[in-house]
Amino acid sequence: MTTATQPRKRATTRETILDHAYALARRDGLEGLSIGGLAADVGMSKSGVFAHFGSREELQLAVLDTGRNRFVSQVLMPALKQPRGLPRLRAIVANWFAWAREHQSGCVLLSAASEYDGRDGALHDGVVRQQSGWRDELQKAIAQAVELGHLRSDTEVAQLAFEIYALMLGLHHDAGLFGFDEAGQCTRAAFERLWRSWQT
Amino acid sequence: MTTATQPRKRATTRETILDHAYALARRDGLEGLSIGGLAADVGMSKSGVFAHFGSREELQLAVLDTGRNRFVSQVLMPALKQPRGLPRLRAIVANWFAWAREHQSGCVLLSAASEYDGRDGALHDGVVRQQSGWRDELQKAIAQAVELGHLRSDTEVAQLAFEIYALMLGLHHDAGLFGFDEAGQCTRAAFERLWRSWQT
DNA sequence: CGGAAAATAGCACGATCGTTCGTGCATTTC
DNA sequence: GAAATGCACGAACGATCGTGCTATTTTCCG
Repeated sequence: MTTATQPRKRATTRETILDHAYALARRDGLEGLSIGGLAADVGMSKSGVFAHFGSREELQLAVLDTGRNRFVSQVLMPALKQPRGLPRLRAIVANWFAWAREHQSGCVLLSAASEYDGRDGALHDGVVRQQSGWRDELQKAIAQAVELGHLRSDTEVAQLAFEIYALMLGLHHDAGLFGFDEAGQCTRAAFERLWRSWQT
Repeated sequence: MTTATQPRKRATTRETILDHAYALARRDGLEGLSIGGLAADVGMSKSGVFAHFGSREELQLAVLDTGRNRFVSQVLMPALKQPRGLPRLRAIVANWFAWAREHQSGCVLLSAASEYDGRDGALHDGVVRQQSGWRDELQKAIAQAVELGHLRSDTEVAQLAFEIYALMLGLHHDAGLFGFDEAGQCTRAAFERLWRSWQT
């Protein structure tokens, strides 16, 4: 009340909405997200929520972007504090593990990838852009490890990025269906084997 | 023709419906499947389609089973004609490759796994049963290859099954987003490396 | 060919979907 | 203090959702 609720109100409310929307989308996917359900979850009216985005698609895009930001700030950014090369690469994988543990009940980015890979539209484009952007970051970290001599000089960057990504897909998949502990063990063992075969 | 030709119409119509439902579910997932849309696609009335299943959930379960049957008959069964051990295991992977090529626009079994891994209900149970059943088959083929000396005797069966599955997840993922050719190359290279490190 | 049985269509229901519109209440600006 | 702006609400829209009921049509068997 005393504190000035300037145009700040809009931004904070929008973030509150996106918080709830992200949580709902983790369970039901971006396609399962409904404005009515979201409004009830937030404690607002349908039209109040709707006004913040203008359309359902814009809401979905905003939730996708929320997921991207959270992933980047939890997985990529902390790893950038590690020295280039293998340490940073292993930090990325370790942070990604933590992400998977917290998202075993559903990851918006992954479900979005499987929801929109077969259609076209703004959401498809957003997913592809997000996924290829992350793959680029992964390849960049791998390339640095190769240049610094941490990985074999004949390492195929895109190939290793694919295999890392595949293992994390396996982790997400098995963790969601069979439990995280068993899946984590398998994934960890696979990574050890992977590092060993590419390390110098 | 023999004796059980009483309600022949029912079975054939049901299969026609499931054909269309399977195609629709490949694009929109089992959650995106609607009875009205399915009826329009088949060319029947909503109630006519509905009567064949009794509920939407039963329809979704039937579609899931359709997917399972097609996967088994296209991937597993042809491979059983190959001799036990590594030949059969490689045949499974090869058939799985073909499956992924034909399903790059969306695989019902995989999308169902990500749609229902975070909730509970009959569909969740069905997905888990289907996935663990397939994993068992995979492990059986691996175990035979170990027993026959085609794979190293210290091979951890569950571990190798996980890695194979993870690579196929990577293939599906990348094929859907970035195209099958590039994804197929990466996956093939990863498999060669995988065989080499476990082979005797 | 006729009659029983099965399969499909037609219609209606309550609920929910995304979206639009007008309005009231704060807060800011003049 | 008056005017303007920002934000959320409530009501209502046409559409579609899944699911019942009741006819009507089609299929099958004697």
